[in-house]
Amino acid sequence: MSKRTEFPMTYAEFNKAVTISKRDIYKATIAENRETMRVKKEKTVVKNLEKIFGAVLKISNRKGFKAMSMRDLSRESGLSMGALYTYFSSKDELLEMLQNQRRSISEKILRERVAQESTPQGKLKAAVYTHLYLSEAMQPWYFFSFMEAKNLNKLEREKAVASDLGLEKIFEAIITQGQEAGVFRQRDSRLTASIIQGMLQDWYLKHSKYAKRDITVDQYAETINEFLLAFLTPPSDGKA
Amino acid sequence: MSKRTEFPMTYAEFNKAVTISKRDIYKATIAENRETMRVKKEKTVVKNLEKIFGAVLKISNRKGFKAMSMRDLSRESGLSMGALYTYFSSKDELLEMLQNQRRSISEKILRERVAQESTPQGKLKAAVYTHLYLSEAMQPWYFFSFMEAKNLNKLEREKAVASDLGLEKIFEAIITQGQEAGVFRQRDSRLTASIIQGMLQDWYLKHSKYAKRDITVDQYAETINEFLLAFLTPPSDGKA
DNA sequence: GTCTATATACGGATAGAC
DNA sequence: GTCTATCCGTATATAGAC
Repeated sequence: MSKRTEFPMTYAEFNKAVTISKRDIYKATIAENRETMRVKKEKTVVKNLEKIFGAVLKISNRKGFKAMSMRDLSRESGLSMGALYTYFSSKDELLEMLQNQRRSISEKILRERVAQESTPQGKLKAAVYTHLYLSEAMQPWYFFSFMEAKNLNKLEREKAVASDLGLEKIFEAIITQGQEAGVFRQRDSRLTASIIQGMLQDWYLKHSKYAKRDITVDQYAETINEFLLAFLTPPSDGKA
Repeated sequence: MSKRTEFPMTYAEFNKAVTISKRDIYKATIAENRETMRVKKEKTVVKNLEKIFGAVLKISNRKGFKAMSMRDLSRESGLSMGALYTYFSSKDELLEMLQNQRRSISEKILRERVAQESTPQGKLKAAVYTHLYLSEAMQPWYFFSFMEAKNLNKLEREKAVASDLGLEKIFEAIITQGQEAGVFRQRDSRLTASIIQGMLQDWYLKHSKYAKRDITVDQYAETINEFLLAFLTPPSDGKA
């Protein structure tokens, strides 16, 4: 339909890099919670954390974290109730660990990629693509984070909100820069940033719908990018 | 910023009409569930249903339907446990009633308003404004429907999905018509419709954020409308 | 029609065997 | 390091008084 504008990296390439750093995140999670998870062979811990987190996401994203019983989790993960409780001290703590995991990995990567671009259009595109790639690679985490945010305690919920606002600020700054440089039209940059976030969110909230229709993350990213350029680029007949 | 294009009706006017028909919905709910709610004075039933639904939405939208105990609901609604169970036969049935309520009221109104317009741009604008007005007037219902859809049984969940697809089809048809009439550019109409839905969803999912920033539903609707026209209207220098 | 009191089951968490 | 068996609180739902 419209000509394909290639992003510096395809999703397939990107995904390899992220899969590797997921392991690092497990290790970081272990380091942060050394009191609860009394020292064990790191290999065992990483293996079991993968089983646990995978099972939690699978069950919770179907019927909700609250509705997931520890017996459900025990069955799905293949670990006994007792074994589970050596990796976390309460169901609530388990919830926190999952939320932190997604945040720490995502924020770092996004900032790095945006910084590599120099033009506002380049930064905007990098932010759109990278965020969508991240939410594709970690779709269950993103979905979980959104749906279960209300179950967090006050402090953790505030961290989640702050993280969301941080993403919005990134888009807002890019738009403002583009306006100052004269390449973007005068639009409310904060409201625009907020709407962009909503558009990106739809990708991981309605993931199965898009999968059923064989829409790839690259197609989606390209369409969003065109959407934004149409809105932000000045009309071609020159009236500002 | 951009000049305000007035929709046939302001939100304030619209809201009056919807508030009236909410009562009709309660009555319809009663009619549909006459077996469970053994015959009582209709006035009493309407009054108590309002209390019950209001309380459910308040508690559930804060901490989730599953986490809301019947004791919570009893306290918040001012009705005893026993009294509650004369209005529904199980917690699950209560969930269904809330979902049906939102759907029946919304779909009818949206279709009517869209049909009143003749041009594709007019229809598009009417659909955007009306959907946003509806989700503003019934924000707690919309939020609840989205967040608790996973807790429904298979049949009810299918009804919810079908309703979502119905909305998407409305937008898709408008876009296709506009393309055939030559007023809209060639874009993937289904994907575009899907993205529009995501943009509209953000309004009720992040309602408190927008409220805090004093963004009104009219401002939001206007911005979305401009967004869509920028994407769908052919470039002004005439290259199709 | 609505309340209080309770039956019955299921939840998270842990103690102690291996 | 992991499992089984169990404690104990809280959940939904209802029976029976008023």
